[in-house]
Amino acid sequence: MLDINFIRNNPDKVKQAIVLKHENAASIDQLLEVDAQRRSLIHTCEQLKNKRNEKSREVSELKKKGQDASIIIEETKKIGDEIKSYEEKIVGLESQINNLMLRIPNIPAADVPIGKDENDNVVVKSWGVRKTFDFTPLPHWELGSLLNILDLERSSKISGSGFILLKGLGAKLERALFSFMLDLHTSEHGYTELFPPFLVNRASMTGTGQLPKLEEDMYRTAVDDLFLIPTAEVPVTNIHRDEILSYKDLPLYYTAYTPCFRREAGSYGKDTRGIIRVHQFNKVELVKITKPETSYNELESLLGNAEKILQLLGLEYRVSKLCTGDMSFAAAKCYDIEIWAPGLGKYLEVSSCSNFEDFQARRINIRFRDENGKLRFVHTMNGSGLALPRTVIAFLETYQQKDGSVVIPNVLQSYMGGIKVIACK
RNA sequence: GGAGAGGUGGCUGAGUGGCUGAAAGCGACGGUUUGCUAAACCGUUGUAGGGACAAAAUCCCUACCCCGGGUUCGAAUCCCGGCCUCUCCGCCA
Repeated sequence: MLDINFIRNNPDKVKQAIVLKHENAASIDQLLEVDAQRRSLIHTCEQLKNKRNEKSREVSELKKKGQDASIIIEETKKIGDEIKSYEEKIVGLESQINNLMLRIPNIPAADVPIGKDENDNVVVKSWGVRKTFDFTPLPHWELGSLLNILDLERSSKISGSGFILLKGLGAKLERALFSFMLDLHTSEHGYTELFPPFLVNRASMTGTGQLPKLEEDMYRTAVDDLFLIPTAEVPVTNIHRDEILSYKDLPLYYTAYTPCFRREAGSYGKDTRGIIRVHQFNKVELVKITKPETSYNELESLLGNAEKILQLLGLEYRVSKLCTGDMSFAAAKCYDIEIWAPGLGKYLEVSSCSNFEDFQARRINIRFRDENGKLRFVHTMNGSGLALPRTVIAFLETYQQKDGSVVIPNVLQSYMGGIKVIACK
């Protein structure tokens, strides 16, 4: 959510930003109009309330003296009715304003490239050397069945397409990878490990921005109106909802492993083979809550923390700065990390590291008291560190050998119980 | 699931219809005193919205005692609904 005051004072800037993000700028004029109406009604209504309070005080005085107050009481009754009708109107306007505000996207940071879609993203870094094979590398789904570690036929029997059944060393590899990630982030990068709920309420989903826009993409439990989390970002960022932190508490670094649930509505037919796009996947998430002054430095180091995983695993990747048109609704600036999958012959996104500035903090109401005792909104940011299935894809495809077996690099061997190779059965 | 108790400011805790935005204490901040620390004493100590002002400082108003309704001239206080916490019982990994 943006600051309504900022919108009032800079309507053109906001409209421009909205256009860059492919949203509808007409809502701004509507918003400003409703906002003006609201303010004028509030003004009148509060004057009436003031009058009522005065009259009530008079009643109290008269009654203390034992005098009759019935005339004033009659008058005040009428004022009360008037107030009620104003209040109803105001409530209506406020819900309109709120609805509009929740649908206005964040404004891109100044150094974000202007562009239409993913083709206008700017690659800012490439890491690793493209591995060459003296055979044709297989895609992960073929390796998966060859090694008997991935069974997509049975998982679709159990749940449907878009679900994964890992078996044996495949399951162990999954566990090894997220354990490795968590250990690195906690012991080397200073994050506090969390294990949050996987079902969250509507307020939490609204706070981080999944609602109201993306409800179709979420799994929801009808009876209790709870949502399966699409990312750990939701429970973790909401930890401090409606709280006032001290500047001494900041920055906060949190990391959490959780499964993530996404309906992927509207992406049918895309990436259907293998485990590139699935409804349930594991992810280690990085979340930071910082002071505004440091947030862009913190974003860079968060990105570095995610990259470190790939560097240690020896997987080739590149980093792009997303252009205005490709950035998510809530982001002010965003980097994508894409990992090279030799079997697929393409890059796969494994992490989006975004700074939301105070956009989420405003929705979610996380403030801090700064060195001067002033209340200000914090900045929030997050990124995957990393998403598992695609890491597994690149891992299997990169470390495959001619016979289909997969070599486990040194860093991961202890997590795999000393196993050095996932061999064919 | 059944039966009770309760949710008040940063915290503890008083307040059952009328200057109560809210006693008292603690904490925090500022000051006096002091060689330093401590102690003592004095003072300050919420947030949001709206308005006045060119703007800031400032001032005025309104709202907020878990949330939402209701009763009333007037609600922290009474009534109804919801959420949450605690205790006991039952069930259960």
